[in-house]
Amino acid sequence: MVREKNIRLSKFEVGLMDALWKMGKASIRELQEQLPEKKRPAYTTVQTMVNRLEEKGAVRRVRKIGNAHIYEPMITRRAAYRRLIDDFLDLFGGSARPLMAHLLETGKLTLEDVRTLETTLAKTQGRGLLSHDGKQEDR
Amino acid sequence: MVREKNIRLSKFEVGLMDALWKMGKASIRELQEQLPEKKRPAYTTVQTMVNRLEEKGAVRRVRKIGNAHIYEPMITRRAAYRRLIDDFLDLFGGSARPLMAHLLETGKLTLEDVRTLETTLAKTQGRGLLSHDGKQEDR
DNA sequence: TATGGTTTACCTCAACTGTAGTAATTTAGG
DNA sequence: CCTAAATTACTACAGTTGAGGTAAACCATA
Repeated sequence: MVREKNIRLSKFEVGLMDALWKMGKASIRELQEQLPEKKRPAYTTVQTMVNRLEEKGAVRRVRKIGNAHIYEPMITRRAAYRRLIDDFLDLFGGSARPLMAHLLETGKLTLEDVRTLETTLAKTQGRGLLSHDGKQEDR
Repeated sequence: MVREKNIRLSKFEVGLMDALWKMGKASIRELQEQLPEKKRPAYTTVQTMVNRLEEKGAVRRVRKIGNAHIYEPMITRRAAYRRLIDDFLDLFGGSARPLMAHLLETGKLTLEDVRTLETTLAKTQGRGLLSHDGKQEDR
């Protein structure tokens, strides 16, 4: 079995991966230019980060255009986010309930939101436990 | 105005603070013994961490018993968790919705949970926008 | 083919986190 | 008052993360 990679990404790394997931594949230059102009790091910083992502197995070089390497994601957004969420939930004892409570308490989530969610969920619930990438969810 | 402290806690620091919030006040020894036997760090490790929490202003020494300092929290659990959550939500563009979606997709949260939440929420919603610690929520 | 602009490869650096050792200090008891 | 046990104060160290500099390599084109 092709054991699913379980890689921990830092905040900045998530930003990079988000860009790459959107683009499918990209060079360092393209990635850098994709980052929000606001706090866009130097070219070499992006390079360093991408190298580290490569070491971690989160991305890989697929080919070369001119003298530039082209990278593509090796992990799905879903897998990465799952890891992120799991780590975060650990802070709340592993359960999502306390987190929800906090989101509601602090107004990050409204009754509105929950109602919508509930409706949407009710529709797909039943025999919809296959995830987007076709893998059986473990729940 | 007594500007609310906004301190970023690491995972381990959250563990320590959780213990301290539960106990109200405690010595290093008590704190250390409160941590899950499983991966309980050395006494001096706890000491170092508590010192750093003190530097950050998350705890303070209130008095001494014998030759041991007694510490108490300087920030509320709510404030700390809010910061934690805000930082985390940044990964999802600052909104809780995508996070919720992921929680549902991965089965971390069930329709059951959402229904319960919705009911509970419906009751308190209306004119209940004051948080537990008496501060007006910002929403 | 020579050269100028890209890109890569490699290196450094500082802050933060987790971990813990060691030496000095303090205190409680005999 | 002296000592053994606890606690503090200080230091060290490695791994991660974010940041970016520099020099060598490479490529396209004049």
